[in-house]
Amino acid sequence: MIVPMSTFSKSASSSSDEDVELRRGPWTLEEDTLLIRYISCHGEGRWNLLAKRSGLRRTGKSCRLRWMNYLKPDVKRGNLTPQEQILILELHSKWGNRWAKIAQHLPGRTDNEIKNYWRTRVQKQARHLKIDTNSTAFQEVIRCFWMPRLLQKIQLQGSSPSLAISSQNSNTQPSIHVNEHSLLSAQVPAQGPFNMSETLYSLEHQAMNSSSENCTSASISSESMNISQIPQISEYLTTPFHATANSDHYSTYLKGCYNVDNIGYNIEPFSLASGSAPGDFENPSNWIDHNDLADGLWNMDELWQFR
DNA sequence: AACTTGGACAACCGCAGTGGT
DNA sequence: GACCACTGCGGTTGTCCAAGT
Repeated sequence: MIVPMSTFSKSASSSSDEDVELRRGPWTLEEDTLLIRYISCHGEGRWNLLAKRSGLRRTGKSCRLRWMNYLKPDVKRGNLTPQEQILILELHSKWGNRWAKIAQHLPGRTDNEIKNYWRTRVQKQARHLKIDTNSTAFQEVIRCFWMPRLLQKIQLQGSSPSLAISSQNSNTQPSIHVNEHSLLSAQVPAQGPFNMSETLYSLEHQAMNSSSENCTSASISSESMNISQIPQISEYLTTPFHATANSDHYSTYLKGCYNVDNIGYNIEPFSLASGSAPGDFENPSNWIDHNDLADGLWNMDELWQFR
């Protein structure tokens, strides 16, 4: 076994009797065992006390973090599923960097894991596209391309049980549950942030405000996107935009293609939850560099672990 | 083979909120 | 109300490892 490099530091509250060297850095198997054993006897909580009594030369905070993010039995390991990714994207659009709150809706996933996912996958993609993750443009990239792609991925999972995003009870917090029959039954409450119809509406809205240069035909021809298989989106993106399209048109399509329950969606004029500058949308020059978008999306399967 | 680079994940740090005294 | 200890959260840094050169 490789012994991880750890450093030591003086206890923060270094009274004379507690003047012990505190360990830092990666946890060893022995430390994990000690922590698990202590918690199995005494339960969680009172982390500073735990740190003192367990024999671990760690801070209470460190013990808590190790337990919460790694040792706790219900912590799920492995890659995030497309369903979970969708939920993260959706909830982030609603709540921003409220990782702990988002994690509450992904059983077994920790705020740290979700935060890391966002930083390594999402922000990387944004950097690649040279746009800010908080910008309207990036939110639309997510809404217009990645969400549908993830939905498609779920669809391709075939016989595996599908995800339903639904309101668990009367409050407005969505949660995941397995639905054997519907591929994606989106019964999000009215203010639910992921709104396919809104997404398409906003695309239309953006197009109307945009120059004749449409939403990157290059990206549509991308094999990884495979959007040409989605007739109306494809049509939307490869032909001049027209102002007469209506939301019903797309929700009908969505019903057929993704089995989305339109009733659950709140069809209303596009508005972004996050505080992005409206000017971004109204000024085509602020919109994404289409070549960058195409380049960026070309490798999105890899970047987003679609494979 | 040696070295560099970048991705993924674990862990730490600072701060804010909360409850007890 | 002031102080203190504790807890939880979000941002940041550190570590490991695989891929590339």
